[in-house]
Amino acid sequence: MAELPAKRIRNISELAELAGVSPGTVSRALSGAGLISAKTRLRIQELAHAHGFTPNAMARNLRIQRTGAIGVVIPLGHETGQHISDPFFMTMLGFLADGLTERGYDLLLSRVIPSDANWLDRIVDSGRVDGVMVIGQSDQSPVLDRIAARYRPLVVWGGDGPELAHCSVGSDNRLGGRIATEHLIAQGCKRIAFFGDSRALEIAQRLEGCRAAMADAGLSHGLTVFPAHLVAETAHPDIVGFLGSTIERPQGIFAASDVIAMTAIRALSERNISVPDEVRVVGYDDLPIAQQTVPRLTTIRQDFASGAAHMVDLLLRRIAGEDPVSIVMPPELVVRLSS
Amino acid sequence: MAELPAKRIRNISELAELAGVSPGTVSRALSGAGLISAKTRLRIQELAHAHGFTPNAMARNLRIQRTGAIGVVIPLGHETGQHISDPFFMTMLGFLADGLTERGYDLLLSRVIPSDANWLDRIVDSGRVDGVMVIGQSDQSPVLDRIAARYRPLVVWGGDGPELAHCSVGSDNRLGGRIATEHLIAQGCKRIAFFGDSRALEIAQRLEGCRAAMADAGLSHGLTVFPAHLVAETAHPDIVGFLGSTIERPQGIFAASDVIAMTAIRALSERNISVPDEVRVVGYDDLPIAQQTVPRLTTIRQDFASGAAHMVDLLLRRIAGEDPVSIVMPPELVVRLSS
DNA sequence: ATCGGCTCAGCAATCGATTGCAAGTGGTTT
DNA sequence: AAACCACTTGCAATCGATTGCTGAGCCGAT
Repeated sequence: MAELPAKRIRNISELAELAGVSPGTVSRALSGAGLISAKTRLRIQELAHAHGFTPNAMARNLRIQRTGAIGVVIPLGHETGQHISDPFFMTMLGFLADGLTERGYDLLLSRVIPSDANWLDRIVDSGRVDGVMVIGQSDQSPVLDRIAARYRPLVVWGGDGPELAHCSVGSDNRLGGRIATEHLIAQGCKRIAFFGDSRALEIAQRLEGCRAAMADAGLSHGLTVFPAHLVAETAHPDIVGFLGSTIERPQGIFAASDVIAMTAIRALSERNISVPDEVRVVGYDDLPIAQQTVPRLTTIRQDFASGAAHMVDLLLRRIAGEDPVSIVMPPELVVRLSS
Repeated sequence: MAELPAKRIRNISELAELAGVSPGTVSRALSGAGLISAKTRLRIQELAHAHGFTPNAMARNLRIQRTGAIGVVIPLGHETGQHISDPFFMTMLGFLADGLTERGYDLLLSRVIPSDANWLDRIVDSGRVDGVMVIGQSDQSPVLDRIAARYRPLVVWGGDGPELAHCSVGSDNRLGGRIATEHLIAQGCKRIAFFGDSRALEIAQRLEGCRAAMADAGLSHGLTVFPAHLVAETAHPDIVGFLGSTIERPQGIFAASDVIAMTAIRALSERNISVPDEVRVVGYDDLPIAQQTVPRLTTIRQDFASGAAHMVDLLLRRIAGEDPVSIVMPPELVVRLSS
């Protein structure tokens, strides 16, 4: 191996000096395209390889004004205790990472607790990313709309609606909420509790669907709304408290997420309340954990795999200058054993 | 609001012109420190805020030679079908993201299928990150060692050993393998199958521990090693095939990961083989899913939360110039209902 | 032998922010 | 009033790669 002596090459100019050419030539040789003879290119590429030289990405990015990275942002507006390790985010993130990696993009992950109205401006204007995906609107819809008005490569996972200006991918939350509720009603539930904090847009929409279904069945007064936290650890005491405080126990619980549903099932079992015999539970998401609860969870399925694929697709098209519209995916009731 | 007309400020010079000062002054005003009068600083900061201006991060990074991002790399050397959405990676990633975000670093995620020996060089030398974490050694220990010799801010999750030159965090896999096996033996198992592909270092170490325990019990010939895939979808047919092919069914299965264990349990239940009555199963990792299988999974717990915290800590110390040593965490047997 | 045409390499400006050094300001001291 | 000091600000080089333009060199054609 004659590679031992190779003194470390720090930049393109050093390589150029070594090769006896100008930096510009080295750049052309390494970047593939451009006017350069095949012989020179090969010689320089081999030299670069022998010295293990890779052009500095920051300098390159600065010059060509693109980064090859997509920002994935998780805003925790109404729910400051929520961790990234939450199963919902993890599932989503996994699919996004797969999709972006396949398309040659890196993924820059940020968790932000919106402290002022400019949290997203900072990310978008930082020049670190070529596009941004936001996972969940939280209570930040106005901010998202404002940014979308001036920054094209932005795609949001969450609820959609005519009042929203940003491009989004998500399931039809109202319909999902309706289906879940109708299912509970069909199982004979007349008193139903909705567990979820409606400050988040998607959850508000699920609640709307739920309300509509109850109204249609003439059961409007049978609905109790309880703003449980999204994250399991904080939701648990909430729910325990709720179950202890209600005089009339609900016959059905529609949880705004699988994590909440799972927590509810745990809380119920701790109080020796049988699911589904005494209380029926329906969740939302169909995360992998939904198949692992005891009893296995009835839930509204969101297809995260194709949802993530859509997000990647829409974002790349927006980067390319197209103007695709939001995508609303059909939710699907998956009946298992908890209802 | 007088903010409407605000023409978009693209860089520090434009802001400088607007404020009637030099770019250098603006830089000093916005970067906090430096020699500048409080009055000027405030004026410029307000101006920047009014125009929603954030200094370009790429240019800044190029100049100060740091990026504020940590690369998290998942090498899929021996297991090309494995997705990032795998629960193990997701769990690890979640904790790392939390830890790094808290310390003010972004997280740049890459999934690589090592096609040549330089895959890690490219990441390390790209100038995009201030440090690198590698999740799992896969079969790439030599590469990791080579990089570690010249690149300090590198920390690896995985197995440790005197022969390894890179800094790592992980559990004592040999001990874990031994404990798991001894547990199965104590439960009366004489024929034990090890499910896992020992090309990955950690799994090889778990197998070593398993072998040692079997030898100590005089059961060496009772051990069957079956190189099941790590990822559930591909492991499942493998395991089904294995169960169909063996004449003497093992009394105990030690799976090299919870995902494999879960898959094994599923395959067993499909063949109506009762767990733990007919076959006892022990996993490794103690992922969240381990508590959700039916029956709940006995497993060797790795403390991912503190493991991730250690990785963040070690990496930042290495960036700061210290030279901390590898950390081996004690594994712990968690007995649930599958054994 | 001269010229047109073509390929390939070099020069130098550029991306946007940072920072050492020099210069300027105002105020205080002798 | 001169000298000195502290404090701000401006100037210009710098980080490393890219790229439009210029021109050198070489080929064949006339």
